[in-house]
Parts: sequence; C-alpha cells; structure tokens
Amino acid sequence: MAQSQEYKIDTIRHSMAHLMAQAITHQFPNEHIEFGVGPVIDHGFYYDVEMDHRLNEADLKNIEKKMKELIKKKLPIERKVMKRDEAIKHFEDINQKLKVELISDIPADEEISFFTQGDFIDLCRGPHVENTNNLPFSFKLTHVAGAYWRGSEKNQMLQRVYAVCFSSKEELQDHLKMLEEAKRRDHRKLGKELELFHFEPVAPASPFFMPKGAFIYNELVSFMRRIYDQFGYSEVITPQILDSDLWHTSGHYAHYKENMYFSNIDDREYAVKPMNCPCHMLMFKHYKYSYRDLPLRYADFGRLHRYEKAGAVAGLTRVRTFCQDDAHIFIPMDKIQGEIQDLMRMFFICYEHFGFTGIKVNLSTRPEDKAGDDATWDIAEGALKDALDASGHAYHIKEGDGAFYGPKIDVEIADALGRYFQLGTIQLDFQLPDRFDLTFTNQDGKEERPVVIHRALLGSLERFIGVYIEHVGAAFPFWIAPEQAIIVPVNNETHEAAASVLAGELRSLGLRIRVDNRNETMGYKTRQIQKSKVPYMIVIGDREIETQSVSLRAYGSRDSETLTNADVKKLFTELNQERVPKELR
RNA sequence: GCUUGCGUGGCUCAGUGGUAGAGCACUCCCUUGGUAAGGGAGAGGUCGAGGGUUCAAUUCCCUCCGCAAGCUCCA
Repeated sequence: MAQSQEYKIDTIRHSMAHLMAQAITHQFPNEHIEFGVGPVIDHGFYYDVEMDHRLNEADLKNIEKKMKELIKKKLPIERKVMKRDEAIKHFEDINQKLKVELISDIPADEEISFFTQGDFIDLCRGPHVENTNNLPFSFKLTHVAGAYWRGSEKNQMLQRVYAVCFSSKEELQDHLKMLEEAKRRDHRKLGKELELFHFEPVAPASPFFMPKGAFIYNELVSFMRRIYDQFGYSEVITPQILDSDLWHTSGHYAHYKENMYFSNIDDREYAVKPMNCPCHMLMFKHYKYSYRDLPLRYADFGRLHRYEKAGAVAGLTRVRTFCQDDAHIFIPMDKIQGEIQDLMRMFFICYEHFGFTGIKVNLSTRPEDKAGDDATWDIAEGALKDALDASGHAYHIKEGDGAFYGPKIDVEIADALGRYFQLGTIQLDFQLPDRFDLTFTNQDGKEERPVVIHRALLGSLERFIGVYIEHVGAAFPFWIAPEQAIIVPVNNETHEAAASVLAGELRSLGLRIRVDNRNETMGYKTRQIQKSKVPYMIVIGDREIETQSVSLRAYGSRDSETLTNADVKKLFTELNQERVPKELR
C-alpha cells in the first residue's frame, strides 16, 4: 500500500469522500440519493447526503465494506470538464438538484470540472488520487448527524456522514486511541464519578457544584484574586437583576434580548444580567475620574445568566448560568498598548501555570458592520498589533472577525490531548463608553472618552473547570486538589490517635487532610483513594509511629516511600506554594 | 431551534406485551485488616412525564421534558 504515500493526506481524504459517496449509492441501489458537499476536515472528511432511509451504525459498517471493495477494484479516477449548460443538464438528468445548485453558483469564468470513478461522477475542483487503489484502508466511518444544506437553518437538513482517515493504520489507531482517552476523561463523566458536580432536570444546563467541585471553583476565584492583587485590579460586586432601562442603554435589549431572562414586578421590567459590563459602566459614571485614576480595573465574579438554545448547551462547556473571571478596564486610548502587554504577560503566566502549552493568539480586526470610525479602529488595531509584537508571541490575524464594538484578541490553549479550546479574550470597546457617555478629565483639563477593555482569562469558571478536568483527567495538582492527602491508620484502634495528630498538624499548615478511619480493609481504602485521585495517601502503623515517620504514596504510583513527619510537612508546604505561579512569588 | 439517537433503583448497566434484575454505593452484623474490592444479611425502582392502542404497556404509537452527537446560534 506504499502508493498512498505519494499523495498528500488531504488529497487522499478528498478522494475518500467521493469513494464514500459512491459506496453509498451501491449500498442503497433503490434509494434516490442526492449529494451535497463532501469536504476534507481535520482528521478525515464528511459527505452530506439526502435520502429517505435514515443511516444507522450498521449502514456505516456496510458502506465501509463497500468502500474497501471499490478500492480493490482499482477504478481509475478521471477528470472531466463540462460546459455549464451541459453540466447542469447532466446533473438534472441524474436528479442531483443540490449539485445543480452548486454548479449554478460557480463563477462564469471558472472551469467546471468533474471526477469520475466507475459508475460515479461528482462535481469537484480536485485534485484527486489517480486510482481508487491509491486509497488506504486506514479509515473509519464514525457517525452521522444532521447538517443544514449550505449551513443555513432556513434550508433542509441533510444527513452528514463523518469519517476519520489517515495515511497509515498506525495513525488511525493513534487517533482512535486518543478518542477513547477523550471519552475516559469526559468532564461530565468524571464530574459525576468524583462528585464534583451534576445536573438536575429542573435546571437544564445549570450545574450543581458538590463540595469538591465547589472547592475547585472557589480556589480558581482565589487564584485569580491573587493574580489581580499583583496587576492592580479592584474587585467589585454588582446587582443580579436590573431594570430594563439599563439594558436599553447598553444595547443588550435591542441585540441580546433573546438570550436574557426577564422578570416583572412593581410594574417594572427587570432583566437578570447576562454580562457585568453595564454595571461597571454605571460605577465608572458614578464618580468623576481623572487621567491619574486610569487605568481603572474592575474585576467581578458575578453570576451571569444567558438563555442558550437547548441544542447549544453541553456539560460545563456551554451553560445557562456561569461566572466569568471578568474585568473591565477603563483606559485612555494612548495607554492601550502597555495594558495589552501586561495582559498578555498575565495570560501566559497563568496558562502555563495550569500546564497548558501550544497557546495560540488570534487578533480579530474590524468587521463590515462596525461602530466607530476607521481612524479609531486604526489606532486600536495598531495598538493591539504593537502590543502583540512587543510581547514576542506569534499570533494569527483574523480579518473582519472582531466584534462590532472593537477589535479583540482571543487566546486558545491546547490541552493534554492536543485539543484546542478558546479560553481568554481581550476585547476593546468604543461603543459602551459612548452609550453611557463616560468621560474622564485628561491632562489638559478636558473631558475625554475612555476606551473599555473587556477581558477574561479563564473565560467562564464553569467552562474552564470542564476543560481543566479533561486536561488533567481529574487528577488535580496538589495546590488545587479538593483533598490533598488522606491518612489511613493501619489499625483504627491503635493508630488513629497518631493519624489525627498528624492530620491536625498538617491542617494547621493550611492543608486539606482527611483521616480515613472507616471500618474497612486497607486494600479497600487504597483502591478508593486511588480511584478518587487524591494526590497522596499516607499510611500510619506501628513501624511509622516508632520512627515518627509515615508511608507516603503519590497518586498513580505503585509504591510508597517512607518520610519523616517533618519531611512530609516540608514537601506539602512546598507543593502548596503553587497556589501562586512562580513568576509572581 | 433543527436532524438522529437515548432515558430501567444513588451510579454503571442487563431484561421483558402479563406491573422487574445484576454489580457498585447505602444500612446493619461479623471481621481490626500494611498499600487497588474480607464475609454475611438488609433496605431501595409506580422502568423520565402525560396521553393513546390493547383484556393487559416499562416494552408498541403520539406529545412533552431531559441527555448525547452534529448543524445553526454564541449582539
């Protein structure tokens, strides 16, 4: 099968998509099947099909088999060019209306090419492999899901068949293994198993954090507060429910109403806040500020509620009630660059502290529909670019992807399985200061409009916890583990006193320690402790009491080591230092 | 919101047109045990909710709710 080596993987995947379409027609000779698009995606490809029969798992297996047969048939794949009329006629004749629509949209000056293999013809720009025999067996049809024709919810829904495909069996195996591992680490599964959080039908998409999950949540807040202390932020607390007047002023009523929860009382309409920003605008407006007071940084861990569509919610990653590590920075336009550099430093320190690597930075510039004039956008985009250049991190520009109110920087991180998640965001806003008519007094004694920077580092705590659980497989580092060590007395009657004394001493150092004196065997307790992924298990018996030491076993380790009580305290104290990133200690 | 699929004790799951089972967890008893499950007994479910078909529904059909994979959305 060495012949597949000479082709790029994307070419192979693309030809594979055609092959799958052909196989589907063979699998269902009596169905009328129409094909939409069949592009290459990360790790594989998909094809959109329209047919009455609903494809199921058994069908996918059969289609796979048919594909392999077609590969063995060594069908040549040939390119053909047709005139537009001819092409449209041909696809009308074979009743492929979706293809006719695609052909009609091809610009007049473009050549319309097709590829045929055996009894199958498909509209395609190419390139393709030359023969079905050039295609590898290292693929797998994974699932089928609905997808709107041409990505618009106004159109009919097609069945999208997904497949993964690699140039070698090994790569396919690795990928499938990664998917298995991802399944094992699924935060929804681990969250339930380790009693971190769960959901109740009476509050869809709204997590209930159990004590251990709540600990992690609160520790993340504490972590951010420690960071804020060093970067000049002040934390504020703002109301949960505010008169709709405010949301009219902020523009949310006009643009975001569908996502908001409302309540009527005393003949007034109130909304539960979906964002903190308008509250902070009011706070800024409440006093007179001078350029000396800026930048002013308001941090807020307020609870937010956003109505998300039923189909859009998922685990902790998209919820209807959440908390952002939110802050708004009020700043003169000419100070933006320095502030962004500080922000980038803060972001990188924190992400690296959580063990995330492969950090990607995206800069999104002005969209077509935008507020503010081009001169302002020029300055703002320039400041962001300069700041990013100065911070020395590579970044990718997404033209036109900014919010209508200002350009933004998004930060994506790769987790332990190499999957990317967007966490942090830094958004400039020229719109809100305008709407709230915010000003500060500048050096010339004149009223000047500040720029607002919206920024979140973890994003939402809920989402971050979800990502982080999967990143570490719920085996949390010592500093943030809800329980840091569990002490097991070998004999509850004779060793519990010593265990309690040690536990007390460790707790007085600020450590989270539990003594497991349940009436169970050591084997049983060991198993439970290992399964709960507590960083350390400490065993105390006659041997240890005699020598003022303990038997210490780290999570994931098969064996234990003997440490003096003093050394355990030292070790734990050191590990607990990680509550603050080392750059900031 | 849309397409498809799923919903059985706290958890993981088996099963059936004649109103249910296992393992773990839980309670009690015995066991005082040196690093991944000691033994025994017991309690716990109107099979997501409502309606329909049927002599009979957890099982078949419909609606709703919830969950999942995607699509759309994420001012």
